Amino acid sequence: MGSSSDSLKTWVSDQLMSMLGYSQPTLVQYVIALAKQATSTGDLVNKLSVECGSLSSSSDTLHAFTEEIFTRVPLLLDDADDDDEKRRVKRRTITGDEEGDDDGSESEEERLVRDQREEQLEQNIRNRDVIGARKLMEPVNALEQDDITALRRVSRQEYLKKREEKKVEELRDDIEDEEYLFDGVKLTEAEYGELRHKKELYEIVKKKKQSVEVDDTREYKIPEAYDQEGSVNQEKRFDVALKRCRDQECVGGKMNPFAEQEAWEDYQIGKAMLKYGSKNKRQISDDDYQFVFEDQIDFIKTSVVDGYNTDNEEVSKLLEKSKAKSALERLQEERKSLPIYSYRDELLQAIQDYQVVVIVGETGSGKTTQIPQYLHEAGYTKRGKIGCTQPRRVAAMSVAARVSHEMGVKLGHEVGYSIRFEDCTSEKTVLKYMTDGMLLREFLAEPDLESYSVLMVDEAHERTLSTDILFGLVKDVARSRPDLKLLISSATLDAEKFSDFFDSAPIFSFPGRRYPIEINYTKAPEADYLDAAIFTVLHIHVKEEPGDIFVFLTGQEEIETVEENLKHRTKGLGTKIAELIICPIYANLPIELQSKIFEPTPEGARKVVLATNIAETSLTIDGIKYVIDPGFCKMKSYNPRTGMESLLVAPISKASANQRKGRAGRTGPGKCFRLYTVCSYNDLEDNTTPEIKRTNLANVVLILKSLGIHDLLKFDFMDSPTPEALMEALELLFSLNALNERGELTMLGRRMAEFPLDPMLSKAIVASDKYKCSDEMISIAAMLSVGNSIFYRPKDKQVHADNARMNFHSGNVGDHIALLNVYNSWKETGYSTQWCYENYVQVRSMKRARDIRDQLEGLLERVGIELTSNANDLESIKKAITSGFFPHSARLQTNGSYRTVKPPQAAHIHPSSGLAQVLPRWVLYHELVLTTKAYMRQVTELKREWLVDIAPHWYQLKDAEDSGTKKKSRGEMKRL
DNA sequence: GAGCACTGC
Repeated sequence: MGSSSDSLKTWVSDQLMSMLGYSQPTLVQYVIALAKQATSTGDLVNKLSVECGSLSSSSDTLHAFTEEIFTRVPLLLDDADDDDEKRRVKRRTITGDEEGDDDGSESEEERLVRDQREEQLEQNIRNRDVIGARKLMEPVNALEQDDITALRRVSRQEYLKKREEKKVEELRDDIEDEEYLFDGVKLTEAEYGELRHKKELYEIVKKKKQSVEVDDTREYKIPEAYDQEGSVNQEKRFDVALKRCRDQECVGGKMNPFAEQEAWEDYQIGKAMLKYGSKNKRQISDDDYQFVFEDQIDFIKTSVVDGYNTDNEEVSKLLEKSKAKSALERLQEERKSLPIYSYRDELLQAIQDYQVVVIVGETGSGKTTQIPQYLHEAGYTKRGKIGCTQPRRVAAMSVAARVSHEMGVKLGHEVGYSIRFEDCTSEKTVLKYMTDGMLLREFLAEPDLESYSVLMVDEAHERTLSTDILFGLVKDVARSRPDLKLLISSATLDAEKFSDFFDSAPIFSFPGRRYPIEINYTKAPEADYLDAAIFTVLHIHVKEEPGDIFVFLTGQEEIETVEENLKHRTKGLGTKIAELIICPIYANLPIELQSKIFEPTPEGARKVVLATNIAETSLTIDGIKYVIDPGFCKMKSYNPRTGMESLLVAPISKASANQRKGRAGRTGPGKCFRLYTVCSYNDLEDNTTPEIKRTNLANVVLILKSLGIHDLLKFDFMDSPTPEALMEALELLFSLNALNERGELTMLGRRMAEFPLDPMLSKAIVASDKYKCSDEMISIAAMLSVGNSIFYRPKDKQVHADNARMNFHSGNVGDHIALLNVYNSWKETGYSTQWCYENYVQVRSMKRARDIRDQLEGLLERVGIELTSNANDLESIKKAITSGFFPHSARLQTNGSYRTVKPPQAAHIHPSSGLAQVLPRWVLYHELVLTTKAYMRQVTELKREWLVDIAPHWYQLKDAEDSGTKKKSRGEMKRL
């Protein structure tokens, strides 16, 4: 059976070879996979030509190919099923041997793992379906991929050499009757044998031709094949080369080994035209060469989004007038120039008439800064504060600063802001900007928001977890407090949804200030979006007018590769092209380096910003004219069934595609290059799934419960989380004793809710009171909640970094204690930055940990926990951790992997853990993440008795039995 | 022996 699958693969490979000139196992697999999915031959043809843009072989050939493959595929399907079955049987016998027997639970565990894998696979396939053959096409042929975007001098030579080698290979295959054909010329075996190098090849061929010829139709001809997309006619190219070769001989009397290349260059130089902007026009001398690309990415210009500038003349007049005035007056004039100003009275009227108003206005319209001021001027602050929530700390701070400036008051007096670790308000404050999470916390103290007269939820379209919860709460409050005005402000897309949610609230929309943006899609899907992005950057750099470029990538790794690649390709070019300044930016990048992107671009140079999603919302950069959007981002998803998180590269939504596009039109007309097709765009989801649907809800549930909301299933969510996720969270809280069996909040739960932490961490802190180690516990909690960015591991010093990290693990104390060691060592050095560098620890993360620790210390008092230190009793500390994390325990299996206790599933210790080599029998883990395997991160050894002692309701003795005894009893059962 | 988008309390 296996042979039929192999033969199909070989056959497909051959076919691809003849159609494309190359083939690769992954590509073969991919094509077969497509054939499996296809419903008919026509469908398959479509799929193939859509998915593999490069398969633009003549349609007849393609059709014949698909017909054939379609009849052959069923063979493979049988085969595959069979294999699967075999594997399953095999696996079953293996586990049976090892584990004794317990088929029920074993196969369930397997099913869970398999489900997960399948889900991920499906996800991967879906990703591909939207954008094309990204992953599988990637390794198709390193050379080809490289060609697509390589600048001529960098890889043209290599490319041609390879092409030629291929041609020679083909020649070799064509041997017939001891005759060797090349370009219609017969060669002897000896001559053929000498075809080691192009030079020789040309030499021989040329001589032969000269003696035989004369076929003068072979004039020097520009190979028009270059102009057609996708296909390059090798024959024509060789013709050109030969002709060129001959010319060289005649003119110079000397053989030029790169004659073919020269011909090609000449042709391209004649064809291409390097355009510079008018500002830095340069004289192009003869020996200058142009940048040309083997395969152009065809972009289709589909639409131009019009910009709208409200009352341009009026605005400029106002600005003109304001020049001569004082700073404060000028600010007032500027305020009047904002688009929102002309709608001021209507807006105030609408707010007067309705309790809830949905406001739609694009960024830059001034809604965040102006509306609260208008309301203040209209006297709303006499009854109470005006609150305005922002999803981000920086936004809250900077907007507050701006408004206080405009109003001519000191920040923190009439205008203030409130964010975690920093409350910049006073009794005088009437305009309060804050993060949405902060308002959520305020709800705990003031459930009816009595001190507020107006509440504005800004950037509602972002749908952060906190805003989503706020919606439900605020809607409820508004019903009981008719005097409370509610403003929901959002970008265009969701407006109606918001309006529906708030009982058909009126939508008040006004234009922002925006310039037209031209949107370009690719004609065919790009196999590798990274290469396509690099190509597009270079293309823009060479061909388009001055203006900075912005590239959206998914993560640090991608940014680094693209940066390297761009540097490499522009390096050897010196002054031949304008300078390209590459600015990477992602959240983990040290702040000093981040600020680089805000430096103005020097005259004559061009800046290219490589950014993650951080730029989609969090920061704006001026002067961006071109946006390159590959259409992907990393997204976290959560599986409540297994409690596993995973971070996957996923296609973005239409909403974020448009958000990204908008980055181009801030300061002038711009262009957006989407590295996917119009069809792909139409297939995208309208909106990104709100966070509430893809996250662990334990914390949310705890907050809602402590606000007195009991029936969570009936809570008015704008998008309800799955009941499964809610139940999972409730169960967890119940097992932590934060809820009683009726689902009511316990005293313990109320104390836990005070901490801005995951419930399990909060529980560990509350429990540390009993073990007299609260001092240590809050340090650990702070370190854990800064995340995984504590250790710094540069690529070139991985060994050193790993050694430094292992120093904290001496005695195999486990990762939690290691984190404590890190914190304490840092504290002992007086919070030294130098110490951090020496130990490969990130200063920024440590400072954050210190802030969090300080906050937690303050909260200890509030919930009545004494700050006690018990540094030498590691067991107590571990027991305190266990009190919070007992649901996250795992037992070592005989095969060296672990198995979590509830729900049972396979897991491994993450290699970055200090215990990765130690493999204790029982472990506790902080989180379970699915990447290539299910990994437990931050692991500490555990004694199984603790589980039974600390959480008797959760673990019965039989759960916590050692694998040895378990095996025995299982064996006995089997015998019975 | 592995890779971590972005927020927020």
